[in-house]
Amino acid sequence: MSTSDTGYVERRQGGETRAEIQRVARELFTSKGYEATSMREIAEALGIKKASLYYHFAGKEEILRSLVQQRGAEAENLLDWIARQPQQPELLRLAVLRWVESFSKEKLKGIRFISANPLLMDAIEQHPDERIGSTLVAIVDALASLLPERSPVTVLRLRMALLSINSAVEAAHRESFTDDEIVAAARANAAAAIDALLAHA
Amino acid sequence: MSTSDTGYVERRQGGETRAEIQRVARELFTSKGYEATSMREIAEALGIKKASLYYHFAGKEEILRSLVQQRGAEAENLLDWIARQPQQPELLRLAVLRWVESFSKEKLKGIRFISANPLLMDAIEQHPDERIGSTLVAIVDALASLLPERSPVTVLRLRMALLSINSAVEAAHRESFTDDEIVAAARANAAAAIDALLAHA
DNA sequence: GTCTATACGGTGATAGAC
DNA sequence: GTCTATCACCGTATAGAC
Repeated sequence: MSTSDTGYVERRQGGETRAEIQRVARELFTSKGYEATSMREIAEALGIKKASLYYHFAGKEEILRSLVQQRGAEAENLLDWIARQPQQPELLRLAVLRWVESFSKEKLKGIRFISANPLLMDAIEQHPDERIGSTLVAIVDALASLLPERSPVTVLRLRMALLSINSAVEAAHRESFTDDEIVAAARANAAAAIDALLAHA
Repeated sequence: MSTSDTGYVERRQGGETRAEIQRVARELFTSKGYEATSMREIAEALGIKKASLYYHFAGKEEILRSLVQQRGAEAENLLDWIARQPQQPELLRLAVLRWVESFSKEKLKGIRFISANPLLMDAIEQHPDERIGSTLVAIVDALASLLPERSPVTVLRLRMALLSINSAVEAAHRESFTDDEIVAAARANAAAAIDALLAHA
């Protein structure tokens, strides 16, 4: 609040304005969808004019890109972690549950945003080194070799287990479930799916 | 091809044009999203001009409504079927699998359309007697009373089991899985989820 | 950093000829 | 039933004053 001679506060506010835009945009993109949300609506929710947004972001799509780029690092982390573990079938369960459990309250907002705009991810053409869906594919590949019986159906079931947290968010949509309940349900169903996959016929 | 004096062929073509519009619109709404699809694009895909669409449908939203109304009857059927069965825990498994299995090749297109446009369903405000999501809620309510242990988490897990077919479609997105594989994976994971719910602690 | 004003294209939709 | 022509509107984005 003080230190008006350093300019520090002003610069910090600028950074926070950017973050505020991202927060409001993510909320609107989640509730109304990316295409149905206009720059004017974002600006109004912030109490500014829409032209002011273009000082902080080059355009609507750049706001979107900044949101998706915030994610992706944790998928890389899981991939690295998997490579360092003993490669046995039990790793399937450990990796899937580690992934599901990693979604705390704050990260669920990212899941909701993605769930509300499923087509954006493959339409956005990220830079080759910043892909997010492809590392999830790599995780599935790494884990699929541990399956007792590897077939298209079992690989798809493994994918479903990894995406349990997304399924839980979507199943809870428009109903009154807490974030803790959503994570608990995702964990339980993911565990059940992995159990069935490991108990091979 | 003949019978040019009855007018029957012409009338039948008219009906087929309406169905063609619905087919093309559903494809575009599925691949690009409803908001991102313009009336001009739908018309071009059909080889006609945009204004001609308004002869068959009052507007873009009416095309959408006609698509969602095509579904919903089968949910009602399941609800009726459930009411006529002996009310025991095993009915959980039978009902969920019956629901998942009911999605043949053709009906999966409807799931893909819904999965690609998740926000449309609660934005469309259907007539009170034509709701689709609410009957699914009624199904969950009817089945939840059969749960060995009823809690928010188990109810949510039951919801997830019912929506396994949706999860399978989304998990298969952008990957090369056949429709049969998708249904098989959905059935397997739904069964695993129900098994875990019935094996109460 | 935010504002007003504006350019420009695409959108859903309608009117009326054929 | 399909067309051409046209409408009003809203979208993103930019220019330039303050």
